[in-house]
Amino acid sequence: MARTAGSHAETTGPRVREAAQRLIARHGYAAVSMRQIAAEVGVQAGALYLYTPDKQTLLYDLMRLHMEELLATVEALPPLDDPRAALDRFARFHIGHHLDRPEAVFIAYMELRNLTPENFAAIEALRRRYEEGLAAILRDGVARGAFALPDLRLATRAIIAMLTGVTHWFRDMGPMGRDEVAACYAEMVLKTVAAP
Amino acid sequence: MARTAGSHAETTGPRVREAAQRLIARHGYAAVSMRQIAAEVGVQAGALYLYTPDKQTLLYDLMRLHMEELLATVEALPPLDDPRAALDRFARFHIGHHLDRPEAVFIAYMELRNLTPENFAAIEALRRRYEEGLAAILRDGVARGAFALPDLRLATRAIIAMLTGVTHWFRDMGPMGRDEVAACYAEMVLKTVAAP
DNA sequence: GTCTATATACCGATAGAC
DNA sequence: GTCTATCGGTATATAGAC
Repeated sequence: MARTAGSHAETTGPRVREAAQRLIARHGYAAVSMRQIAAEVGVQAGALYLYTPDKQTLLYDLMRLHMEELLATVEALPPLDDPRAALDRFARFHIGHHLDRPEAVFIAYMELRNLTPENFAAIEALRRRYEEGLAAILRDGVARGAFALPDLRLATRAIIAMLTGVTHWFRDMGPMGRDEVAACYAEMVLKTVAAP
Repeated sequence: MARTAGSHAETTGPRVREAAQRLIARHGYAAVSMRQIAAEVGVQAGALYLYTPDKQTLLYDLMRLHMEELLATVEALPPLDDPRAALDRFARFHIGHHLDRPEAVFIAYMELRNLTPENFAAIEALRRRYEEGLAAILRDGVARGAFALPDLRLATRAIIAMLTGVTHWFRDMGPMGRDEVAACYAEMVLKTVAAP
């Protein structure tokens, strides 16, 4: 991966984040060294500090960018009036979006404990904003008689845990395609909260 | 934490595993040093190697003991004929057992990637055996018309992900007690797979 | 913008005294 | 059974040459 010296500011910054994302997803934040990331990019370790003040900020930026993209995408969806249609779309969106970004999802899930308290709080706030989007769908469905839940907050977390679980085992070479998997999960989620 | 020299073989072994479990659950395997574990126990770093051949085996033993205890407990439950009763009991058991062992559960989920390939395969086999216990309940329920599922394997994983998710947010000081939470989840799980 | 070199500190694991 | 001391290696981050 060695390369000769030169100026590549425009491309090196993103490549640092891409390399960090790939390595951290595979080996974990604490186990990945700045030297490994630099080798993956093709620069020396010291050069990384032109693009991030330190290793912690590199991790924080990966997680923040992931959550901001997730929120921007879901909040840009046109509203749906029918609660069942909204929940069905949410389930399929969540699975599809997460299966398209396995590395970022894995990091967002596994590396929370390696954030400083301030950075953790910022990521947690974004995560709660996403959760609230699902809670709003469920709340509306209950109010309109389409859904029945023992507890709104529990149901919200249960559904997100169920849907995110797909990323732990799904492989593109497996027996089911991602649309088929998403359809199965959407069906189960709807049953979970359906009114009798 | 310093202490004077002496012989404490009977107590030091378990205390090493307890300290390792506490520290690894909080900071992650890669971020915890043998020196930190030794300090927590109250011995010097070199003394740890009387109780484990290396750091990797220490992690593997924690995960193996956790899975073996989980399997022994669930497989010792008396059989239930009604599929709905069996699933209800499984959901409550899973949540109760996991909430009682938050550190072991956290490690079992987060540190799989830090196992050597051989150790990973052994833990994965135990995990699949546990999953199969739930799959058997669902399969029986489908055969007897109590349950209806889009896919047996997906439903098994979806339910385990949903139930295990409780450990990520449950706090004993929160608004709901653990039995109340378990009851809500059991109700949702039953709805998820109920026949129409 | 990137390099080489380095400061300072910690790591896992082992050897040998007691 | 535990300690002290240490080996060989790696870590993050910085300084200064080009």
